[in-house]
Amino acid sequence: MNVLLIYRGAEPYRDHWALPGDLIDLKTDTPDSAAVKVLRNLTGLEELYIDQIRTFGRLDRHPYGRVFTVAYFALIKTQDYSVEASSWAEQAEWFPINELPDLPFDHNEIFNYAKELLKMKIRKQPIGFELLPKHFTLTELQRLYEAILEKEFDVRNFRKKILSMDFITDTGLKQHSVMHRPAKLYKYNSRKYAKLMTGGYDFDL
Amino acid sequence: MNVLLIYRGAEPYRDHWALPGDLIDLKTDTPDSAAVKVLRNLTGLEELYIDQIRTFGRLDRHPYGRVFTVAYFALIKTQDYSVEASSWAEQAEWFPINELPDLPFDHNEIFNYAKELLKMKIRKQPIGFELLPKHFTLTELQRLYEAILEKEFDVRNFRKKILSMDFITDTGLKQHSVMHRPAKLYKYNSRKYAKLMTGGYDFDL
DNA sequence: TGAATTATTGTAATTTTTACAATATACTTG
DNA sequence: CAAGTATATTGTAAAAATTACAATAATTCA
Repeated sequence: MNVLLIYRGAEPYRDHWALPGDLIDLKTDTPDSAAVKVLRNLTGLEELYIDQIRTFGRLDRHPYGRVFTVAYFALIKTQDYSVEASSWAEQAEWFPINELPDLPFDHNEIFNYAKELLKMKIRKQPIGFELLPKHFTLTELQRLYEAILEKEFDVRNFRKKILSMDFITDTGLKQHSVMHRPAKLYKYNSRKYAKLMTGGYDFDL
Repeated sequence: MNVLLIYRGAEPYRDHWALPGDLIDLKTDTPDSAAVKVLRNLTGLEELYIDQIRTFGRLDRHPYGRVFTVAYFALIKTQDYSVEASSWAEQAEWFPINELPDLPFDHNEIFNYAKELLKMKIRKQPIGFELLPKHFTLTELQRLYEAILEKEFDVRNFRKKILSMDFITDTGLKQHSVMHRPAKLYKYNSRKYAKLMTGGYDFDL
């Protein structure tokens, strides 16, 4: 699990790693569309899971004046991304979530809030699949949940629970070229999930 | 359960009932403090539960120009409030939650989002007590949860569950002057709740 | 062929949730 | 003061969900 940071090429906090962001173009952009643009500039990706966190607006959060930040988080499959620098960043880089540098502005606060929100959301909605390839093993899925929720699950109980929810399906495929018993590959079935939700279902782990 | 609306005295949407709000004074206010001020102007109340919902920023949401709204909700005990009009509202009034008029701008969307968020939060945190007097009966508590969650609970099971959570305590007092068996009065014990939370407890109903 | 490595599977005990109705207490009225 | 009215309070059995726990299976590699 990695976090995308940019190396700031301009003041304030020049030469510091920070959360990516940009100003909203008031003529053409909503907070949502501005957030999507930031991600597209950095990763080239367009179709991704993105969600508003909340707005941060302390008086002194930016040394040059009054700046409000409408924060977002996005989930990006590890396999997909290729990072590019943009105009306001000398470089962008993925950092392992446990090795983040200290961040400028109130970005530490924003990041911690985002982490809590993600924990909460992943218990309520099957957004975890956004982080996995189309076909994945149950072990990969379990590692993902363990990483986000910072908690370990029993192998048998995790599988029982996930499979009983009945919105991932066996593709009939297997891993190969692994030097151990190959795992079955599953895929997420959003149609089945939609059907469950209309019945007032509560995703939970 | 009521919702506080203001009757707009100025354009746009003059003479319409709308969610209360005001511009943020960039020199002195954060979104949080501005929200508290709006509530204080309308109700005189200061100490209340208030929480950011999210920011709404569609391009065309305000007919006169580009306006972002950082939305909040607050919970106010029915017994406490006395409504006063403010400078930008001819009057303010409490509306039963099921009898709201159609709201201008994107206020219907904001309100619906707030309702969903409240449902979610009340399952995770004991914020329901913000809406009850200091001493309350278990029936009052149950009615509150039923109203917010739009769902009925079995009397015995509700009591079992709430009492097993162990952060409301019997005051030893009873109702009186009611023409039926008087109910015991309970109070919320935030110290016990805090102790539970540090153990990673998950409030749920 | 065997060693290494991860994948897969079942069951019993415990806990939680659910469904369901009779009795208790205070006040009011006749 | 007895009967009536209205809501408060309480227990239990069945069902469902969660938890704890370890042996066997399938592939690659040497």
